Amino acid sequence: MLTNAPRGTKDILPDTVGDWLYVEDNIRSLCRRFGYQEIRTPMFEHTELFQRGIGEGTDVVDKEMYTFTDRGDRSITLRPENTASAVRAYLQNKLYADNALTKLFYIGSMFRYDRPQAGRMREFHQFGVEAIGESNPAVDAEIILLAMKLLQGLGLNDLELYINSVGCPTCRAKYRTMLQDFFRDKLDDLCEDCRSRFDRAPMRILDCKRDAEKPYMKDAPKITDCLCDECSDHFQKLQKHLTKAGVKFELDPRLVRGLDYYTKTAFEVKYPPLGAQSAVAGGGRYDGLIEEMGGNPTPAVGFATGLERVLLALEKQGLLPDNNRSVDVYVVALGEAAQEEAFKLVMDLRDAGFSAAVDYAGRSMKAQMKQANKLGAKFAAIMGDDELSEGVVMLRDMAGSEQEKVPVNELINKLK
RNA sequence: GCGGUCGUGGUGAAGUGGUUAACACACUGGAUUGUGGCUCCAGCACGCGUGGGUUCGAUCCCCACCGAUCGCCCCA
Repeated sequence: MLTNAPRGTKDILPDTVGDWLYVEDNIRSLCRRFGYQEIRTPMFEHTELFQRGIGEGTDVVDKEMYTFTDRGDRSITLRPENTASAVRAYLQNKLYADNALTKLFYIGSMFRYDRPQAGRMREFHQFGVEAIGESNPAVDAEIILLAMKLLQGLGLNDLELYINSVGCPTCRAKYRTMLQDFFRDKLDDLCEDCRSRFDRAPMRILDCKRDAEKPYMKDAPKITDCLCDECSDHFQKLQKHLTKAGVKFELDPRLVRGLDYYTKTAFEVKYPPLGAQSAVAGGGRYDGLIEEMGGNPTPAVGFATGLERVLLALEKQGLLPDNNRSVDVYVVALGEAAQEEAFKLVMDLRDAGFSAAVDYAGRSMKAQMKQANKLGAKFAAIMGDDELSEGVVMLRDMAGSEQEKVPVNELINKLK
């Protein structure tokens, strides 16, 4: 127990950190080009923030939150996602005062109490983006393109982009009754879950796996047929923008969000080779959220991508760069006097900008040479009694195996 | 939260109800008392996820727990 990280958590070890940095560097440079600025919000917030911002009735809020009472008797929750916090920070710090459109991105740990499996951790990492303050569908398109470009830029090819519109509260209310009318006489044929969804969340019946094969399912009304003029226009324009940008997408009427403040655009990016956890990115518009949280009505769009899943996909495709760090100079010291000199030499080399290593264990020359080889040292600088008395170092080119004596005080110039 | 599979050294991985738990790689040392990458030799699990139980005896059988993994649910 003592030597095991909690279930669903993982150490990111030195040999993997390079992969993360690689992805994060890509994210930061892409966001800079798209004009999104990084924001870092607290890892935990008041529980109510997520209850309001994500919504009661969602799995995330109802059964996946890490919630506890702190010593001041406040209910605190480890963030399960970052949109609610970003919006909170936007309102609290009045970011709307600086610009009509606020474009933010974040990278960080999120926490959900769920059953772990490949691509699903209790502590996991998301990169996400929020564009707050603009209702133009071009922003929806910009965000989708940002997600796609990130993934494609990393080399991922077999991506599938699904989009849908969930309308606004007005068209959704209309759609809801249409759906209920459609299913009312089929209730007896539906599964138990669906019967209970009928009143609460009739839209969810459409995604039911058990009832998916029922012949009448494909005749069910589609939300996109019920959109009001404004929502419909928005959806058309989004598609136009995507097409113009040369992105392929599929319409997926089953892509829904349950809560009222999710509006219009919903999208998801899948990478099917990942299996069960193939959703790599997802997002959409939430024109109702800011008002729900006490701000002035403000339109906004965002998305998030799961970095573990992106990394899994990259690994699967062999798209991770090798980040083997090699050492410039390995100083081999023989004997105590040489060790002291070697220590000084290593420090001087490092000051001069080289990466340099020594052995501290007083091991045999052979062992030190082996180590130099293992570290991929370009040069070995050998210091024994002979070299010491001559004030030189035996500089050996590890690749070519030729070596020559070089005065210690000329070594750095020689290597440059 | 539900169902399936699995859990042996640093890693991969054989194995059996009963003496010394294969093998490979890695690692350490040596052959080469001042020279790596090849070769050869040697060393390296008081222990087979944890805790119970069955048994004369269990790593191998049973139960529970923990963990990993796959699928469902949900999502990133």
